[in-house]
Amino acid sequence: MKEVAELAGVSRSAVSRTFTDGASVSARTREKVEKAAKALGYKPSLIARSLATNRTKLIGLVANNFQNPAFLDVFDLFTSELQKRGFRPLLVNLSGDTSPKKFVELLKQYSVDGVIVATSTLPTSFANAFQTAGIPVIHTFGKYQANANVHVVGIDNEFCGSMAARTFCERGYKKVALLGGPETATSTQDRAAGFVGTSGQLGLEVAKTCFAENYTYQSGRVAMGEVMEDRSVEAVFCGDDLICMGAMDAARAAGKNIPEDIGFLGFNDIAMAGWDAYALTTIRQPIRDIIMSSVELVVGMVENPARSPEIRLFPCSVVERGSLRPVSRS
Amino acid sequence: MKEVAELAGVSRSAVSRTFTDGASVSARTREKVEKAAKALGYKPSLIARSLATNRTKLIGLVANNFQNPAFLDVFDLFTSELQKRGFRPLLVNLSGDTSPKKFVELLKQYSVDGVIVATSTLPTSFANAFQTAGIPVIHTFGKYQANANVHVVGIDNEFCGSMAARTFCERGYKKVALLGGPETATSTQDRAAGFVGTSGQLGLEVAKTCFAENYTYQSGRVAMGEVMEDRSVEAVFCGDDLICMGAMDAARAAGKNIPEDIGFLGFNDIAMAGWDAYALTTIRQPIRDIIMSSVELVVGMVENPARSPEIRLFPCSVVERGSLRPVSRS
DNA sequence: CGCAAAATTGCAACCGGTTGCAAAAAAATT
DNA sequence: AATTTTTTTGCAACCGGTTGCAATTTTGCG
Repeated sequence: MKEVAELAGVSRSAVSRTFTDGASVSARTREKVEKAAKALGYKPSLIARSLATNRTKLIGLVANNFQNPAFLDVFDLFTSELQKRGFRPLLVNLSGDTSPKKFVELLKQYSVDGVIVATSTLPTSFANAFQTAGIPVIHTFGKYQANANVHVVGIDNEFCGSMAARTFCERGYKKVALLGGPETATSTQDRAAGFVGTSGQLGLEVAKTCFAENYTYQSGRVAMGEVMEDRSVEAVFCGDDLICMGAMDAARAAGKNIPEDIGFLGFNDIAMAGWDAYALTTIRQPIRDIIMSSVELVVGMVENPARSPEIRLFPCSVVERGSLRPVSRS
Repeated sequence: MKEVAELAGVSRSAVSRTFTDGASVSARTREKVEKAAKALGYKPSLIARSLATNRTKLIGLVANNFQNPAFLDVFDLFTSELQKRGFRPLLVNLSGDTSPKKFVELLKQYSVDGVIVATSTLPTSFANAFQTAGIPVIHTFGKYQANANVHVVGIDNEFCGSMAARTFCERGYKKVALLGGPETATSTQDRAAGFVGTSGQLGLEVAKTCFAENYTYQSGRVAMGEVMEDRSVEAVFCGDDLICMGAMDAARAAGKNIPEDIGFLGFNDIAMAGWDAYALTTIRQPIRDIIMSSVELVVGMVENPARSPEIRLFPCSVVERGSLRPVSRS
């Protein structure tokens, strides 16, 4: 920097200002500096800038679900959106370790400008911990709650559960099962509540309620064993497409045809749901919108940390494929 | 930091040294400092340290394949291994943009300590560009070449192609097809070379050679249309599991049974390959070893950048499932 | 106990930028 | 043309650590 200043015949402040937008530099000075910088191949150091401005342009993404294909979209969008805005993505892999303390410390040391906590399997308190530590945070896929003190972007899980119940009714199912994701996840609880509640209202019998241990094909497979103990269930609402595919294969292995003998309704609409071998009818969660909105929000908070907590919920829709019987024309 | 020093009754150097391992501090001083630090909730700022030491502990992962489930493992391992070693993962999403210049600049500004370029679809020159810019770089999934001036970790693609040919022969196939990944990828070229070469030696006829446009189910599906123009091919060697699954579904849609009418051999062994609906026999690439080795190597280079370029190739193996007919007992 | 060697400590400079403030220069006003 | 207002510029302090060097303290040994 000093060299550039000398070559351009100006002060260090001048070169700093040329590379800081919004700073006061005359056109002539800027030109001189830019020429000198090009000649010397100079680019300001982000590290030094971070130290001086107390802003790192680093946004952390904390996730604990690195094995779910749904997260491919998350990673893709998160990184590309941040890059587009001149921020940098720092990934934090929670995988198992669930104590907030440690990670708040970690991210504080990393000096990230903000954090997106992208998981529904962690309690609200996890995201809150960042908030109280003074780190702007978005709880993506988090739980909606009226008195939220943290930004939440995601979907209305309860409503989605309700939507699942209606979907079954429209197709004339009478007796169904719920095969949720991990029981401790707020998303699971909310969907279950919506599903069971609306089923009750519509006269749909929820004969079985089971939960997969985690969001994997394998867990879905084993949990389906439990569902099938009741041989009269006509359709299953699964908490995740992966789980659902495992469940479908378990059903097929037991000799059932889909959707004639048993129907399946998934959740998320991952790429594989569209594959012929599954042709899964599923509730689509608009991950794209959710992530883009989260990024926008977190970047916004960097500018204005005092922004009051918002809840952004996106609508889901069922995408019709072949794993449920068609809507009954009544 | 100053506060900690004052509270502990020592100089700033002393507190710095307590938090720098390998530095010279007496037990008594360290104790005083640690107590003071705890009292004040002090943790050294990584930013400031980076500025002073010219080391950021940031490692970049540049990837252009955010939609392939195989990369879930990559992201998972990359992040967790780095975290374990006290480094931080910075993701760079290439997606389409393939000009090295821009990204070398980007990563130089980010001041990463090292870079892992994880893709086989980029020319060797891409990784080289980092090298010449003075950034330690590993080309993961890169092309092996004797006169390499860049670290490469991956597999022997040519040998794998050869292995595929032998696999077909063992099972008595006579006439097969190659359905590769993107034709410009070095991995595709090398596998094709090995496959075609060994087929020739073994008297296996490669009746068709096609390439999918990218590593997706959909591309595999459409490319399979081309393969099926020749109705006599008995088995297909695919450049990727995703492509293979698309191809399988195209074959099924055309009324073929797997493996009776047509066999499939995939590549990578992604999680879905084990799903009942595909039960894909595939060549397993040890992604876990590859990534762990890459991380180890890049971290090693941070310590000693002059380390001379290494080639680390890991063995692949075919994992037997149900998409090929069994080995013929001759 | 005295002295040399080794270990510890503090000083001060440095890493590479930013920014408040006052001085200088340019532009606008009368 | 003189004066006021606005814009541009440089100075110097600061961000929060590290580290070479010399001074000081501890330790080891005869």
